[in-house]
Amino acid sequence: MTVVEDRRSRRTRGALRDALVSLVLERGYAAVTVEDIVAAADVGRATFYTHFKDKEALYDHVVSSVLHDLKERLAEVLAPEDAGFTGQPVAEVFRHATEQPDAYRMILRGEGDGRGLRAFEDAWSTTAHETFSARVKANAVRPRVDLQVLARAWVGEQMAVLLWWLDAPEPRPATDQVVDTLVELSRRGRFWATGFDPDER
Amino acid sequence: MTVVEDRRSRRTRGALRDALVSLVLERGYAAVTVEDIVAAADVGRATFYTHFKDKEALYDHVVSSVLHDLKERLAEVLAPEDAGFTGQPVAEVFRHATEQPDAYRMILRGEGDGRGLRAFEDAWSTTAHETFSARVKANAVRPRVDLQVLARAWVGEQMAVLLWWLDAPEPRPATDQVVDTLVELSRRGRFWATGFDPDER
DNA sequence: GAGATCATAGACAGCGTGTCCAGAAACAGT
DNA sequence: ACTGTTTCTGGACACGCTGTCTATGATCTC
Repeated sequence: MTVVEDRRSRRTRGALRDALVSLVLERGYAAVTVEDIVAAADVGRATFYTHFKDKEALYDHVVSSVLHDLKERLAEVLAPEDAGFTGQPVAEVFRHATEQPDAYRMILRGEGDGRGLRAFEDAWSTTAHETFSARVKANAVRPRVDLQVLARAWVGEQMAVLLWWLDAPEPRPATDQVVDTLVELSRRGRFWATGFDPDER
Repeated sequence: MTVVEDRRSRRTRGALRDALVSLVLERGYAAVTVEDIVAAADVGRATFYTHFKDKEALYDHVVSSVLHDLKERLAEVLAPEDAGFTGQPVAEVFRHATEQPDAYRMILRGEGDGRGLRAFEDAWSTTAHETFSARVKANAVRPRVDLQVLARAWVGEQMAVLLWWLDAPEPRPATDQVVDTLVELSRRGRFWATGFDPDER
């Protein structure tokens, strides 16, 4: 366990991280070589290999950093109230994404053959499933929908909208507004609109 | 325009197609080389290059075949009734996916740096957006939710569940059942359950 | 300042790529 | 069954990128 990382290491790792993300967004993961990365990061090629085994390892490092960060954030928000449904966790994800939009974009686009995407999806839908189960238990209800499907659907929806939002031209719609929409969708269904009830027909 | 393709071409292209898909599912797109593909397809390496520029071209070919196929299918289903909401288009996608589950898996997992995934998502959400717009107009309602967000959310949800379903161990839950769940989710919202109304709290 | 740690250039073998060729094989139409 | 056309094939080629190693210089920490 390194207590505090050497400044040089911090600098190079950070530079490599940033270089990877921006190059991937520019050309696509497969088209980016280690030589490109070290050139963009202004780092010797040999140095790259003292930090990461290969391009894939660097990519995985980025993904797990993001995921680790996010989990810490969510832990704070999720702890207090457990059974009620607020949009808070979703809002937190959106907020986190605005802080490092490029890394999120890279992941959500499926760069790296979707490995980051899947890691994200799995982590998130596990959390979602647990939350749903807890809520069902706490409220003593019998869900009409398989919770697995529910969790997957919920997460898929979030991620799709999040990516759409991140890719939208600035100024983006306000975070709260998009999150409200998502929550509203979940509560009342997709066709909630004035004077339109899908059961009419 | 080739009227009828030479049998040899058909055979090799088919073999390459299948080889790519199964190898990608096995090892991941990046780890598959052209040499692997031709070995699995039992085809000379030189032959590969007379058909496709590179691995990427083969991948794109697979994706666009699937997408082309799907569009034809959907055209039949979408034409008759336009304003009502049946789960028919969704069901058709699921049916189509069962006919070539591996290709779908490859695409939906984000293999190929998510290019297939994005192509799929764009095509599908464009269709969804058009359908929603038409329905809103036909029913003269004022939607409470931005239709762009709606379309993205809807499609993201479908794709996530579809992948989950394809990756589920056999025997998979019946298509109709999963589709019904999705439709029900859309109609009434995510928390539709006996005795559980999210507005209670 | 001293000792530890990190960065770097350059050299190396290895692998996969994409292109070319010339001969063999399989094809479609008559 | 014959013929002209198209496709398949292995082998050879240069090239670019990879991952490893070493020796030297630079930069950190305390």
